[in-house]
Amino acid sequence: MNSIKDSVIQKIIRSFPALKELASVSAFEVPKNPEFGDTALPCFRFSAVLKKPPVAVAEELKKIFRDDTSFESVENTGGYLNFKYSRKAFAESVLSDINDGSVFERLKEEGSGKTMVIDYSSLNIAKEPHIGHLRSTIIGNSIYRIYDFLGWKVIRINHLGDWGTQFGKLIYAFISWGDEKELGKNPVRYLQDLYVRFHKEEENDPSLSSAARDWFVKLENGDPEARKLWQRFKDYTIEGIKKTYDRIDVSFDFYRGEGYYESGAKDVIKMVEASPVSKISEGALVIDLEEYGMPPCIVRKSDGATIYSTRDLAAAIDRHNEFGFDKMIYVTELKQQLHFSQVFKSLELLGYDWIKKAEHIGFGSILGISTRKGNVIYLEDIFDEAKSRVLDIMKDRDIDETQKDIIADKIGIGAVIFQDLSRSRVKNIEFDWERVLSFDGETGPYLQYSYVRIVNIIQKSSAVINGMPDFSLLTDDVTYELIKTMSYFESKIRSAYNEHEPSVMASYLINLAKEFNRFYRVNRIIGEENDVSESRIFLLIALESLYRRCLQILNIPVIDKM
RNA sequence: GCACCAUUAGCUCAGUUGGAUAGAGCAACGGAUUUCUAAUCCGUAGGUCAGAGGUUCGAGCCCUCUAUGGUGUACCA
Repeated sequence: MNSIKDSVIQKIIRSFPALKELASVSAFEVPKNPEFGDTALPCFRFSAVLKKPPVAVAEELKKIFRDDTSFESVENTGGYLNFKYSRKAFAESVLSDINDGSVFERLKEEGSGKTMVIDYSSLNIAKEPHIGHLRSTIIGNSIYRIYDFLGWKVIRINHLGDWGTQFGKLIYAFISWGDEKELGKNPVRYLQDLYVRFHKEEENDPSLSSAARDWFVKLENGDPEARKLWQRFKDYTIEGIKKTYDRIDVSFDFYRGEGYYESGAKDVIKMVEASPVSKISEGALVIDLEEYGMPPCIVRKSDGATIYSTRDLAAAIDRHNEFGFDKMIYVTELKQQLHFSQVFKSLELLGYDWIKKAEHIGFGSILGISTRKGNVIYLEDIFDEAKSRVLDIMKDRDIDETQKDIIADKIGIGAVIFQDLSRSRVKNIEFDWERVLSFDGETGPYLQYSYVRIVNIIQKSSAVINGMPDFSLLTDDVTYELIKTMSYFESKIRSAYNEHEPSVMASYLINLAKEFNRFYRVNRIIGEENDVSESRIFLLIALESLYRRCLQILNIPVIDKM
């Protein structure tokens, strides 16, 4: 899709070799006002090199394209060189590029041979997933899909929170107040209630804190009772969260809890002890980071136990040994930024240069919920509520009940996921039922609905495509705008990749859907003359394949009926 | 105290490496449908881009300061 711009750049450099450094495909802009043209080359930066005012530069460059058939017109407007494509040539170039798969193949080559390790979702044992966990899961999974799309080999790791003082708390709570029968009913929710109760009781009785710490030390030292309970809690939880992951079509290559790195953590302690960058401070083994403006990275607590930083150090080393990655990504809340800076800097000081390939991708928090205080909104409950509202809308639809139920679930999920992914990663979100459950305007269901329209037309049409259609029939304004939007796909996925920002794809897909809906309103497909019908179907086939991939990248369920 | 993040229409948000007249959705009001699925489309209205300086041909975007909100700040994760 860049071939037209490429040839423009080639021609400019041929005539003005001095612009070799400045002129590139990325120098093009999308004009603010479509009347200016389809793509624009601002000449302001060129003026210094050529020692002429921008307007004069643009005038010179304009001459190069006097006889170029790729363009309908090339104009100089106040220093901008505005190009209007020949619509027919443009439609042909963009649509065949998609329909013969070459755009996807091209993108697939970019990450070929490279490996990326991504750590996301990372749920906690004995905590039922709530709306806050959705962000890491969905953002992480979307980043995985973007890398995968660009041909990377991706290792997905779910770094379960299955270790730490919180398990001391849980073990203490279960031994003190636990009931086997209740545990059997809904294990995860029951364990979570115990956890909430612990924090309430702890407020009145501070001695509980040290009791919990003791249990964690026991757990680390291999105490059989502690280990047995821990393993049970863990098994119950994984079983439970896998159901949720299946529901939203998320999966992992490895479930590796912090407990997995337990022996590695002990090796890390030995290694750090022997290293000149470590010291004992207030009874704890730490790596001093004062020089870098950070608090020390604690490797061994004063009570002898490991801490999350120990386990993260061990995990990073382990992952590098096992996978030899070209890139490693952690998707967690923004508030863990300092923690990861400490871990990364510590590994650097310990001589692991590869840690420079690691990056923390932070995201904003969901405000107004807290597990400790107990005012949680569970993910499953949100999906269920969304589904029931969808079913209400669908009640008069002529669709088989079983199928309707499945579709409603997917629409509800699409709504919840999209409202989360559509915002910039770093922004905090105030949880709001009304917004999550709205299905009008820029929402997941809108995207799915538009997709259903596309698929239905293709299915119902009897047009048969033999070779290439007549592209001159795809040159009206609305069609042209749609094709132009389709042509942005390549640069959008690159920018989503560079910024690790799924919301770029979310807003792109909204635009694509809007342009399609406009097209749909004005241009009929079925019942038109054969050659018109065929050319429009050719367009829709390209659109469908592009659109479906965008939905998949965003983790929004693909459906063909609603 | 220090550090990081945010601040754009009544509400929720886009705004790509600085570029032409700052854009959507929701809510409000008006209009389009005997449909290739109206969960749609078209229109009206809504702005001191938190504030003040600075950098330059040009700043919502970069720099400095201030204000407001959020988060973090050694043995929680």
